[in-house]
Amino acid sequence: MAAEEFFLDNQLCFRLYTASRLLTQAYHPLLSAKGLTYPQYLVLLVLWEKDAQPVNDIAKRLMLETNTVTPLIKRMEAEGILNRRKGEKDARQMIVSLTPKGKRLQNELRDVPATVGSAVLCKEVTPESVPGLFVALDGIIGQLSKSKLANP
Amino acid sequence: MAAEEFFLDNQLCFRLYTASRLLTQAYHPLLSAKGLTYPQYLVLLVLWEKDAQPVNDIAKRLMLETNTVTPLIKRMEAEGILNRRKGEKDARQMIVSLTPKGKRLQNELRDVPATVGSAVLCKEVTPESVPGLFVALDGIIGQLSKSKLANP
DNA sequence: TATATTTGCATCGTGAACGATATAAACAAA
DNA sequence: TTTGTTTATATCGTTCACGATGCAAATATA
Repeated sequence: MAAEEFFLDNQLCFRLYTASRLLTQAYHPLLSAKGLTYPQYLVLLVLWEKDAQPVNDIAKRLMLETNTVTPLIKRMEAEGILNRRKGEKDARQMIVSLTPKGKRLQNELRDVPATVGSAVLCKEVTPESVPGLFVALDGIIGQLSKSKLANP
Repeated sequence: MAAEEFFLDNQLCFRLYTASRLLTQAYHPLLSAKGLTYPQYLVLLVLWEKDAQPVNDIAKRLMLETNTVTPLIKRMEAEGILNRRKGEKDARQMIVSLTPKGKRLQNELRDVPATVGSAVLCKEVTPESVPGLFVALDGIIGQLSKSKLANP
């Protein structure tokens, strides 16, 4: 029993899970000041890069299911951050576009990336070491999204 | 506009968030076969290390709030995986203990760590590179939990 | 000892995540 | 053209996460 594979401290997933939660919490005071959640902020990141996208493209970009993104976007629509309209070419699609308020938020939140970025810096995480961390995380993401495509 | 700080691909948090979700999904078929969720599995990891702990100790170990852990534990109690009893020394505490079923699960799930572990291995993530990844993630967790203690 | 504060747990409300399922539009095949 | 399949989105139910708040037991302070 008590095999070391089961030790919590040996678990990669628990570390990712905890780091993700804590870093999301670091965004919280900055985002809630503008009435946003972190997943809503992610949707804004996608739309700031390219406005007027169908729900499916946003979901794919964030690697989320549409049944997660749809209600999320509806809440943002209720807040006047974006609007949804039926696609003209394809009537099944819902095209999501930023409102002026949604566009203004990019400027109002301009300090968020640097603020959160500096909050994680420490002996073990430096501007020099972050690219290596990105490679590892991208490897995990690529590997797991691959096996997901294989068993859809 | 479109400042590169806002590019989704530059975001550490998004990578952690995605890697965490995908890796949790990799546990799903293995755990749901035994009627468990990933956070419930984490509670089992804690109790397998040391049985009969108060809710607060479990929550601290997982870096979760008690208002997350309490309902989670209650669901596990309803499944007959563990039981709760009032602390004798401190009547405020609820001591959580494994049932025989909860103890048996350790053996039934013995292949889970290796199965999930092998699922993430790839060019960028090797047995040799994982310790370095642990250091970085522990750095992030340590840094963020520190600043959390400062502003309670 | 009486009162105030802290601590441990629980309840409530909101917003994700996601599996399962539904619905309508687009497209393919018969 | 009719039928079948795929695609895009939405709905529903369950389980986290977590901020806010409540309550009772323990502890500190007056």
